[in-house]
Amino acid sequence: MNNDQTPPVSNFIRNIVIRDLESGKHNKIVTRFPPEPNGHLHIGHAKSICLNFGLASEFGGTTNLRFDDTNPLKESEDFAQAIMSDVRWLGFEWNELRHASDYFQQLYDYAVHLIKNGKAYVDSQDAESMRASRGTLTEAGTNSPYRDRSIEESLELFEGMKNGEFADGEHVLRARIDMASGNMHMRDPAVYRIRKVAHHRTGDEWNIYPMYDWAHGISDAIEGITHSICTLEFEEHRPLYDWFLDNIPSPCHPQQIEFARGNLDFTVMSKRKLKELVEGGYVSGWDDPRMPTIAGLRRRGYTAQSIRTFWKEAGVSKAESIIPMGVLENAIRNDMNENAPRVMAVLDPVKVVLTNYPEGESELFEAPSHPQKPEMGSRSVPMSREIWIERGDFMEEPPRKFFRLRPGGEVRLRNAFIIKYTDIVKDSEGNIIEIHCEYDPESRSGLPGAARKVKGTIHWVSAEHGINAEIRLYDRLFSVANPLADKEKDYLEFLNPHSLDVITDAIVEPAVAKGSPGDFFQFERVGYFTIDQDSADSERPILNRTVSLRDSWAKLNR
RNA sequence: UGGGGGUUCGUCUAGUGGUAGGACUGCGGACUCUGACUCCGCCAGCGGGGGUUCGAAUCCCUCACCCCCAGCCA
Repeated sequence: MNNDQTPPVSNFIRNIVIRDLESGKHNKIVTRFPPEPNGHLHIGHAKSICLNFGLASEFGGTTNLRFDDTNPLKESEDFAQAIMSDVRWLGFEWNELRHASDYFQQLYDYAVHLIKNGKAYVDSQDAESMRASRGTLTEAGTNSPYRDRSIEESLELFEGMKNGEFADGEHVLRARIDMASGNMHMRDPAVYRIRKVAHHRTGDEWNIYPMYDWAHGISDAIEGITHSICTLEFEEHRPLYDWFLDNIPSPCHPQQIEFARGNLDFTVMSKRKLKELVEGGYVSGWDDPRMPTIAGLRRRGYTAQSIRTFWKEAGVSKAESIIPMGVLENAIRNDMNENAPRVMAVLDPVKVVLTNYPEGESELFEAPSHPQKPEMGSRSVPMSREIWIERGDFMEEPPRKFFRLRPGGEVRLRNAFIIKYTDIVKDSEGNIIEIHCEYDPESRSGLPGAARKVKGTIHWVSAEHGINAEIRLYDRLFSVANPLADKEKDYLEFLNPHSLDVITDAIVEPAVAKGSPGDFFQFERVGYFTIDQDSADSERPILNRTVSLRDSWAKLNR
C-alpha cells in the first residue's frame, strides 16, 4: 500500500518495531487487525487498520485480517463481509484471512491443558454469585466454593459442557489465578462459557465458546503475530494476556501494545451509539453520509487516501484525544483539490439575462477541468442568453469589499466573459426575479480583451442547458463538540437538527449529469460534491456535499 | 494507601540529559478568470512545586487533574 507521499511519522509503536528489528528479536513483523463481526467499521477502526497494515508494509512484514468471532450471539456473516469490503476499500489487502473460530479446537485443547495443570477449574456458581464473590474495586474477592474441585472433576465437567450436557449458565471454566488481585481481570477470569447457539461459521458444532481474553492472545500466538496492537482499555488485560500464554505450550509470545483511540469532535464513535442512531431512525442507515462509519464517509465522498492521510497526520500515542473534524475535512480538501474535476453549479439560482446576447443563440466554452493541471483535460460549457447565478453573488446594497455583482458593477463569468449590470426586475413583493446585464464580447476567455481585469469572478450555468439536480448539504451530526460530555443529558439531545439540508432546485452544468455514483467534482467557489448512489434510480442527479471550500469571505463577515 | 494508564503551542503530535520541532487552526501579506489552491511571514507549548546536574520536557520526589477496570461482551 502506498500511503507515502510524505515520510513516515515517528510514534512509540513504530519505535518498538524498529528496536525489535534492530535487536534481532524479530526479523519480520506480523500484525493483525482483529474486528468482531458485530457491526460496521468506523473512522476509529481505520486508525487501527492504518497502523497495523501501515507498520507491516513499511517494514516488510505482513498483516492478517482476523475476525474475533467468539460470541455468536452478536455476530454475523453480513457484518464480516461488510468489514472485508471496508478494509479493501481503505486500500489494504491482508496476508491471510483468519477467524478465532478457526482455532476453536486448539483453544479447547489448550483449556484442557490448563485444567490438567491445575490452572483452571469449572465453576458451577450462577452468574450472580460469581459477581458477588468477585469483590469490588477496593475489596478483594472471595474464592468460589468450586475452586478446589479436583482436576478430574473439572475435566469431566468441561467435556460435558462441550458435549452440550448442560444448559447455558450452568457452568463456566475459570482460570485459577488470584481472587485478591488488584487487577479485576486476574480474579479468576472466565475462559469458556456455555452458549447453545449456532455460530455463523461453525454452526452448532460447539456448545461452548471461548472468552475474548482466552481466544485473543492464543490466536495471536498461533498466527505468529509479533506485535498485537490494541486500544488503551485493554492495557489492564495485558497481564492476563501474558499469563495465558505463559501457562500453555504456546508457539510464541506476541507483545501486546496499547494506543489511544482516535476520537473526533461533533460525532460519536461507539458501536452501540452508532447502532442506536441507525435503529432509532436518526440517520438513514450505517452508510448515512453523516455517519463516521467507513461506509458513511465513503458515501459522503471521502476517499480512502484522505482517511489514510488523516490518520497519518494525527499520529499515534497513548494520550486520549479528540481531534477536530476540521482536520479530517482538511485531508479530503487536499485530496479533492488535487483530483476533483472542476465544474460549475448554482445551488441557489437567480436568473441573469444578457440583454445584448443574440436571442436563440448559444456557444460552447472549453473550460479546463483543473486550473493547475492541464493534463486533466477540459469540458465544454454551454452559454446562452439567460443564465443562472448564485443569489448570493448579487447584492443591491453590497458591503465593503464585496467583489461580486452589484448595481452598476462588472463581474467576470468564470470561463466566459465579463458582464456589466444594467437593471433588475422585481416582483410585487420586492423579490428579485431577474438581473439584466450586458456582456463584453471582447473579454471572452482566450481573446486579447480577456486580459482586462475585474475584481470578481462568479460561476454560472446556462438556463437553457443547465440540469436540475438535488443537492444534499451535510453538516455535523451533533451541534456540540462532545455530545457525551454532559452527564445530565442524553447525547441524542444534541443531534444537530440542520445536519441535512436538501436542495431540490439546484442547477448543474451538463458535464455533471454524465457522471455516475461515486464520481466527484469541485463545484467551483462552492465545495466538493459526489454523485450519490440514489442517483442510479432518479431522473435527476443527486449529489452529496462532501465538504465546502474554505471561504475566507464568509469568515470575514462573521 | 484497590489496580492500570495519561498530562508538550488552541488542537494533534515529535523529542529518552545538550538551541522544544512539525502539522492543523488562527492572524498578516503576495498571487489569482475559484474570496479556492499556492507562496511568504507571524502568534502560540513542556500541568504545579521541589530535587539531582555545568545543563532537565527527558532522571528522582511530591502534588493536582483526566481516563480505564467490578460481563458467563469484545
